[in-house]
Amino acid sequence: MRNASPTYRAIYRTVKRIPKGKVATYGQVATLSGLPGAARQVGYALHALKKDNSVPWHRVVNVRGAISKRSSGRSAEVDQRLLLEAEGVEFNVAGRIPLARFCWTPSS
DNA sequence: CCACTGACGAGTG
DNA sequence: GCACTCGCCAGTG
Repeated sequence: MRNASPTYRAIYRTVKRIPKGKVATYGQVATLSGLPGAARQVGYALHALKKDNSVPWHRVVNVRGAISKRSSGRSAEVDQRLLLEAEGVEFNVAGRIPLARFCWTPSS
């Protein structure tokens, strides 16, 4: 972030609000950031973070509850899963997260 | 300015 | 469940 456009900063703010032990989908983050339908930009924004630790990017998964594959480096995918499991998020046999239980639902 | 790309989602068949 | 299409919009050449 740092010098990112307002759109990106809005996305990062939303991601930072995701509580530990929960996950949110790209579409959710987009909507909560005031960008309904711009789920793709969320993914692109997170990709731009690269190795930024100030944002819990690992709590963002796609609507299927699975970890999206990136273009560069497969290690990030493994990292994400380990980080989530360390927070108490479970993965089923299909390697996906039961969103019914772990999807973050903003109370506000 | 134009074309293409990309951690995606929802709708349709 | 799978394949396809369209919408989103910042970044790059």
